[in-house]
Order: sequence, then structure tokens, then C-alpha cells
Amino acid sequence: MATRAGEGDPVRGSGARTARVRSGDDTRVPVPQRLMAAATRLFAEQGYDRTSVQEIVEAAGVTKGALYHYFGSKDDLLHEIYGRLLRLQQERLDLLADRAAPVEERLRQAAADVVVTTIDNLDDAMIFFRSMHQLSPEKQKQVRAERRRYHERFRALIEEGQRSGVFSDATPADLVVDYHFGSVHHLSSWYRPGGRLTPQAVADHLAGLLLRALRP
Amino acid sequence: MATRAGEGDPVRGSGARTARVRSGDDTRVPVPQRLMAAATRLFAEQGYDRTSVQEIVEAAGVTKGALYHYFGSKDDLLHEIYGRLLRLQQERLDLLADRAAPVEERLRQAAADVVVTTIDNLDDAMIFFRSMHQLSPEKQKQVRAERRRYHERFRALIEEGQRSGVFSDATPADLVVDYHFGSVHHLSSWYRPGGRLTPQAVADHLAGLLLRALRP
DNA sequence: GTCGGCAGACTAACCAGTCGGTATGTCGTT
DNA sequence: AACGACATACCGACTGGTTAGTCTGCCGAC
Repeated sequence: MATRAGEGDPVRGSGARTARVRSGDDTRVPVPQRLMAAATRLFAEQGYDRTSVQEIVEAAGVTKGALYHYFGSKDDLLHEIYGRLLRLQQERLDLLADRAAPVEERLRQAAADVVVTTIDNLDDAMIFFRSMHQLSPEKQKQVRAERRRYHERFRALIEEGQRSGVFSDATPADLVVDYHFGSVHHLSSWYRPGGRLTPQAVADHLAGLLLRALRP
Repeated sequence: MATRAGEGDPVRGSGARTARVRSGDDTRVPVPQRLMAAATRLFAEQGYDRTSVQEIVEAAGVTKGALYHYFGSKDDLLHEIYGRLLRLQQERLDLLADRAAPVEERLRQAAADVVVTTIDNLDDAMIFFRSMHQLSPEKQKQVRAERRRYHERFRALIEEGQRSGVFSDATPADLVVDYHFGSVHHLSSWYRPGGRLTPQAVADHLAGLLLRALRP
């Protein structure tokens, strides 16, 4: 049921450090992480339902026994991928939002930051918005709760600016949040690494659009 | 291979009009449409891969024989659902964009219109952005081409306004298009019918945000 | 000498699509 | 106005293949 992977910092790898140089394919990176990496790539390429557990373990150079030793289910793997991205973005947002700077600057940086981290983890982001609904209901509920927390922090920034008059309040803050995050989720369906614009350039543009839309 | 359903106006129902008052469940609506309706609901609820052909035919009150009589494959059903929404939206955009009115008015109406028609067909829209990538490669290519045509028409409006100076050209037009359509695709993951805002109110707000972001 | 870490065969379910068959309707011919 | 020939619309059993998850047991480290 519950995942047994990711206890604490995933880099530590806990007891799995014994995974040694095995003849096979990859390297000496611990098995749980090899599994996560393989799953992430395959889920992004083919979708969750179309990726068999067999494919994942083959790509990771292990067998089913190993996968079910570290993860409770295929579902669990998906949940971990979400958690990884969500934790990263939440942490960065908290940092940025607490800074001592004018709201418009904090919002601009926060808005640009999600874009950059989303592009930096495009596979995770793609899996997130395409496959979230195939999680088990309980895990889905949990993910949604975490996502909501993120949105609320973001919304608070907008409301702060609206109260102090630096942002227009023509549009309710929650709608503005959904507007912006819509475009963020959509990134994985049009942004291609190595394209015309760098991640930072895209982020600056999207943050610019948001801020301009909020001008009083 | 090719679908045999929807030859001409779907309401006509062609030879399927012989589908008579059968004992069974539903009504006297033609079989192909019953199948489409059942598939749309089930795909939206459970996802494409998790919906079996057996479930669809049971929900429609027919059998597999009937489904494969009208559709070439399960895949075809999905393709038809996309086609239905795409044709509707393209038609409306063409109409609006050709009107004799200032660009900003035409863009505002077009931007609001996609939102309204997306909300009116929220199941189709959800299926679209969640399951498009499980179509066969050829069908996917076709859908993408049609979608691109839509985006290009929309982008042309923005570029027109940028050239004539009524819109800021701080952000490239194609990015603005992706920004807006991101939020449109995202609608199905947060908008709930019967919520606080009517579809038209949401549409007006989102169009307002777009237009304000484009103010010079 | 035992315990975590893993191998790999096995199970029980499902599922898309096929195919031979039936019932009903249409149409040209006589 | 009766008949045969052909087409459409559908039924439902069947096939070949796939899948998530389980379980027994080996093996090297401490």
C-alpha cells in the first residue's frame, strides 16, 4: 500500500546503496532511483496506462521483484513522481513569497519561477497533467490538496497586491491563478527544449503577460 | 480504417434510422450517436485506456458487433469526438474573425467564445487534452494539423492588432496564443458547472485578462 | 545463520478486434 | 404481387495476446 521508497532524501538511497556495479546496463545509482528515472521517461513517452511494469523494470535493469520490493504498486511510482515536482515547486514558492520586496516583484519572480522549474522538469510536468487522474482516489485527493496549498500561496500574493492597489481587482484572484497555471500546465504540450526561446525567456514573457494583465 | 459513421449530418443518421424502438434501454436515437454519447461520458469519467469497448456498448445498449459496424476501431471513436469539437470551434472562430469590427473587439469575442464553447462541451475538451496522445500517430498528426490551423487564425488576429498598434508587441504573438489556450485547456480541471461563475462570466474574465495583457 | 535485496516463474483477470450467422428491408423482374 | 438476390444492421462467442501483482527461494553481507 504505502510506498517504501523516498524515505527522507532520495539521494541518500538508504539501504539500497548496496546495489553495486552489476554487469548489466546502467551505473551504480541506487535501484529505486533507477526505477523512478525509467518510469518517468516511459510514462512521459507512452503514458501511464500504456507502460507496463515489465518495461519499466527492463529499462532500469532489474526485475519485478525489485520494483515491488521498493514500491507498493505501479500507482505508487506515479505518486512519487508528482511528489518530487510538487515539493520542489512549493519550496521555491515559499522562499520567494517570503522575501522582502514589493509584491509586484515577488509575484513576477514566482510566476517566472514555476515556468522555469516546469520546463526543467518537463517530463514530470507532462505526466502530472496527463496522468494525475489515473491515480487511486486517495492518492489523487492528497495530490490535489498539495496542489491547492500551492495555488493558495500564489493567490495570496495576488490578493495582497489587489488590496494595496498595485494590481487591478477587475478579475477575482483565483481566476487569475487558474489563468496563469493553465498556461504553465500547457507548457509541456508546446515547449520543446532547444527551441527558439530559452526557458528563462519564456518565463519572463509569461510572467510579463501576467503582470501586464494585472496592471490597474 | 476509416470511420463509416458521421457520413454527412450526424442527425440524419442515414440507414441507421431503421434502429427501431427496441425493447432495451435507451430511446430511438440512432445507434452511432448513442455510441458516441456513451463513449464520451465514459472516456471523460475513466479515461480512454481504462474504458473497455464492452463498457461502451453496454452503456449504449448494443453489442460489439454494432460498434465495429459503424466505427473502424476504438481509436476512431476518440477521433470523432475530437473532430466534433474542433469543427465547432473552428467554424465559430472563422465567423467571428471575419466580422467587420475593430481587432480588439474581434479578439475579445473570439477569446471569450472558445471559453464558452469549451465549457459547453467540457467532457469533449477534457478528453481532448487528456487523451489526444493515445490516438494512433496518423490520426494524432491530423488532429494536430487542424488544431494548428485554429491557432494560426487566432494568432493572425493578435498580429493584426500588434501591427496596427492597438496591442503591445512586447510578447511574440504565438506565445500569447499558447498562454491563452493553456488556460482554455485547463478549464476542464477546475471549472465545475453550477459553480460560482456562469460560463459567460468566466469567458468575459479570461478574455479581459488577455486583452489587458495586450494593452500597449 | 539470518536478513535485506532481489530474481523470475506463475496466476487470474482482461481486452480489442474477428467472424460466422441471423433478421429485416429494398429492388428489379416477371 | 410474388419471388429471388443482395445489402444493411446487428448479435455474441471466440481468439490471441497482455497485464499487475504474488510468491517462493537464492545469495551475499554482517
